Amino acid sequence: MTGVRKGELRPAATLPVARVYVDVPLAHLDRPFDYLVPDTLDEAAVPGCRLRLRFAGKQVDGFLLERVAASEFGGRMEFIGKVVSSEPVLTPELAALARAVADRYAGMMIDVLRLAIPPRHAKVEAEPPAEPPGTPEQPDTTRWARYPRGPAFVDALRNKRQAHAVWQALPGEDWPARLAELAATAAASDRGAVLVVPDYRDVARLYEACVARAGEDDVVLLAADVGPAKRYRAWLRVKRGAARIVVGTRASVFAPVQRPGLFVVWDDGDDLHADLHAPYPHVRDVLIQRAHTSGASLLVAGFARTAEAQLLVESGWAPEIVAARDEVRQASPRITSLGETDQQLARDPAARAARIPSVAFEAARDALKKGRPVLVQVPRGGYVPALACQQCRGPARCRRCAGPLGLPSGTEARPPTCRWCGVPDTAFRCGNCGSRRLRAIVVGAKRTAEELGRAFAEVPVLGSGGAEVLKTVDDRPALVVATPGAEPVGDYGAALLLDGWALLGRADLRATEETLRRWMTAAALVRADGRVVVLAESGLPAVQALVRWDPVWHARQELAARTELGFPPAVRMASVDGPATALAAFLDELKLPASGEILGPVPIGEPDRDGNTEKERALVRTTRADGRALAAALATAQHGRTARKEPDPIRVRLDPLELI
DNA sequence: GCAATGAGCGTC
DNA sequence: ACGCTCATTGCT
Repeated sequence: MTGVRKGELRPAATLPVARVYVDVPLAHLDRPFDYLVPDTLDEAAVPGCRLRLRFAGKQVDGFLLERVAASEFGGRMEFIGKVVSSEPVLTPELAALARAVADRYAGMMIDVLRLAIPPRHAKVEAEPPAEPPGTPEQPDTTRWARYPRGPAFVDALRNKRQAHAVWQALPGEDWPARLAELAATAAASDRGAVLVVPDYRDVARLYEACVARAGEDDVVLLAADVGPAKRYRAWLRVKRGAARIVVGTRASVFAPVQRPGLFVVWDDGDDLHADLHAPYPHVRDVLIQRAHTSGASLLVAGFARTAEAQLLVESGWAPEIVAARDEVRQASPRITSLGETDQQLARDPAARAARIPSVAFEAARDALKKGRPVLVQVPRGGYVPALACQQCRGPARCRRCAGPLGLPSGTEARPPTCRWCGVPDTAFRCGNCGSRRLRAIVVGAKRTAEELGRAFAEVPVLGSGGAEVLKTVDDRPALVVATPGAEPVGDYGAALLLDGWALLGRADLRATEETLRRWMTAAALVRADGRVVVLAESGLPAVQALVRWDPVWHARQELAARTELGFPPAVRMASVDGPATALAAFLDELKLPASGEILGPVPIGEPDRDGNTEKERALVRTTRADGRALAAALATAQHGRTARKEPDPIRVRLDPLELI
């Protein structure tokens, strides 16, 4: 006699059928299955709870979606094995959201749930639940008056009306304070708020600002790197309604706040907002979805503006919150550019030994003299070498599909080749200026930073980047050398942006947008009476946008360019990669909507031991209107593959950030 | 011609 | 890691 015999089990008296999502990694099984609830588990088997059950003979994990009276299933149903815990972790809102996100990205709901629901911690779950928080007072939101449409957004939040907006913060803006004011406003109306920022440093700053306005009891910090017990405790606190405000990194987009009133993504251009796990959802997209289904307000914010945010504005979905030009001029430091061609060769006598342009040298010297730190932004290593036009320095593009041209790796010299469609271009002609000459991008800024350090030998040099990131820097003379994203918060007298060439030359569709974003993030830390010097050609759009501090102008241009070239977000694009033969079969099977178009495939990755590059990648694009159909077609093709037990995995990513 | 055994497959 | 189907094997 072993275990429980089926004959001894009786279905529960009411709602005996459980609709269940099982945790199996097979695309064609991404749907609910019906099980019977034994009467012994009638009480425990609540909608949203975690389960163990037998599926195709195997013991697997699952989630109980809902209890229903009868099943459509014709065959014999299994009984649920056991209820792991009656904590209803899969809330109805989360179930609907996970399904929508999976469909949007041609992925599986169970994969989204893995991102959205942290692993269980039994001890934490057994702890007595925290008291529901008192209602905080309305915070002071008068600082939003610097932006013409700011007070209207605050007002909508206070009165529980839905509002969408795209906000560009002024240089020097205390953005954590502003966002905390919005979160506290939502909380004061007894609504939940989820604020998502790129990295842990930002989380810490924003958390502090929120606690200052809403109190410690009403705010939780959700991030993957806080440890499993702490993480699950914080998550449960939110789900149980014991805290209204969530501050976190990308996994917190799914935070199950009750009565959601506000969703915010800060610096939506940062690639940390794209999840690295299947189905690779992007924070901005998930929050748009949540705002749409929950009726909550959404704020897409940053110093710079992405083409995606610009599309939200231009499509009329979100009004913009931007300051008037006068206000921008007042808040902005003096920003000058210095390109290779217009670099002044006259050197300051004190810097003669070093090869630092005198404007940059003077800006640094003046700031240090006033007792302020100076920020020096240098590039990170490891950028993919790409090709640019010799004349106008714009990225070299394929004539056929407008993909980036690169030099194929290999021994013999081969012509520049498109990284997307694989077509070689033997007679390059720049689409922008008509030049026939190409240049390879080189990096030379690190040396400049070193020279700067020698030129100001009496001043301490602090480094921030890689493994050692400084949070803040004191208000005293210092050279702070930082890589993009690792700039310590400080009251800088000057910033020198030395990474222009490395950033602008990347073989990436988002290279210029990304460059401007990083420059603005650094320049925003400089005092309004300070100076910023960027070492890049003044003719480049990104440089002009920085000098004038006009992220909207740049985003408008960027979106127009992408529309013309057929890039996201103007179109919906998917990358599909896998072993060559499997990929070919997948593409063959794919039933694309009318606007569908396949680019490639092209080989990707390094050759293996035997020297063959088996892996290939294709890009598939459709109009935005056909986006859902594209995702559905990709999902259907995946279903076919897993149903046939085809061994080679095909990876599908929708709107991938890196289109190499 | 038919039972006994085993491999493969779907998956409630 | 179950229980079903279907093919193969071996014996009458």
